[in-house]
Amino acid sequence: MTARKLTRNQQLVLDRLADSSAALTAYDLLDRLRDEGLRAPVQVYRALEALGQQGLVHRIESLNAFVACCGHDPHAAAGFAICDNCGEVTEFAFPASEEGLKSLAGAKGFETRRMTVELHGRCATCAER
Amino acid sequence: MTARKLTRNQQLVLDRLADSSAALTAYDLLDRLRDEGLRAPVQVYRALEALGQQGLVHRIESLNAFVACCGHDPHAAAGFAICDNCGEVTEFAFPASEEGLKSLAGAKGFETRRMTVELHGRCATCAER
DNA sequence: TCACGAACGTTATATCATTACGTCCTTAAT
DNA sequence: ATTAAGGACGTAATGATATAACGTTCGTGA
Ligand SMILES: [Zn+2]
Ligand SMILES: [Zn+2]
Ligand SMILES: [Zn+2]
Ligand SMILES: [Zn+2]
Repeated sequence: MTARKLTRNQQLVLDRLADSSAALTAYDLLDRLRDEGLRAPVQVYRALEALGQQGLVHRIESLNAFVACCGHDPHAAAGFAICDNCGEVTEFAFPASEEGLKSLAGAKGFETRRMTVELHGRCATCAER
Repeated sequence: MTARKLTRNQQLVLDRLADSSAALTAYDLLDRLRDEGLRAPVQVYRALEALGQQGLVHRIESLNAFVACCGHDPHAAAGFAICDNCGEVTEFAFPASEEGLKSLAGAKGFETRRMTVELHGRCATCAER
């Protein structure tokens, strides 16, 4: 189930995301794929949907944009550190905090199915000055 | 700085949010405020902007919607448990996990300025069946 | 009274995302 | 080989979320 063959459009979208250290919006992707023949937003959104299902891309909710997955445990949540200066997005795992958050919510009866964790700030390079 | 007097539009928006256990979009709010004379999205967005500055409302990134703040420590991050069945949103603090996340990112040189933490799942009521 | 800044209202526009519909292609049963 | 079914596709239209631009009104204090 994990290793489905990608369609042409899915591969094109994934490649562009993998090439970028910043998150790209669907329309950013569309612009970069005009030369490949893509014409309409829905083509990009369909590819993103399929790639998301397979865990190959993530949506960054606070940016309405997307990144390629760096390859994490599919059963664990993904966190993102987002530099508001240069745009760089870094994916990370946070097993201890993930458990902490689930427990905290669980104590009030909440059953967590997925979580969004996005840190905004300055990356190592941009923080130096 | 914390206790500014609210304008009429700001108070109207805040009241509607405070009345709702679910997050409301700007357009939800606009619909509910037509009778009060509001006509355009920008009026709602301006009020939301000002209320956000004052820490009285929060944006739920994964819903493109807004909730009233339940009154938390302004220096701490706010987390949200969102029931995908009934829409109820509950704000919570998570000091231990907050520190954990900051440290984790900080270890790689990332300087965290704000964070988005949103749990999706089932509230206590909806989880029972 | 006047100058200033904050908030306002109106309109238009930008940005992000989905629905609807018909076509083409692969695959597998006949 | 024929054909039915499903999946992916392309095109067009639309829906949903958010901001820009502009001039006016209002409150406040010099
Ligand atoms: Zn990942
Ligand atoms: Zn940076
Ligand atoms: Zn709060
Ligand atoms: Zn519920």
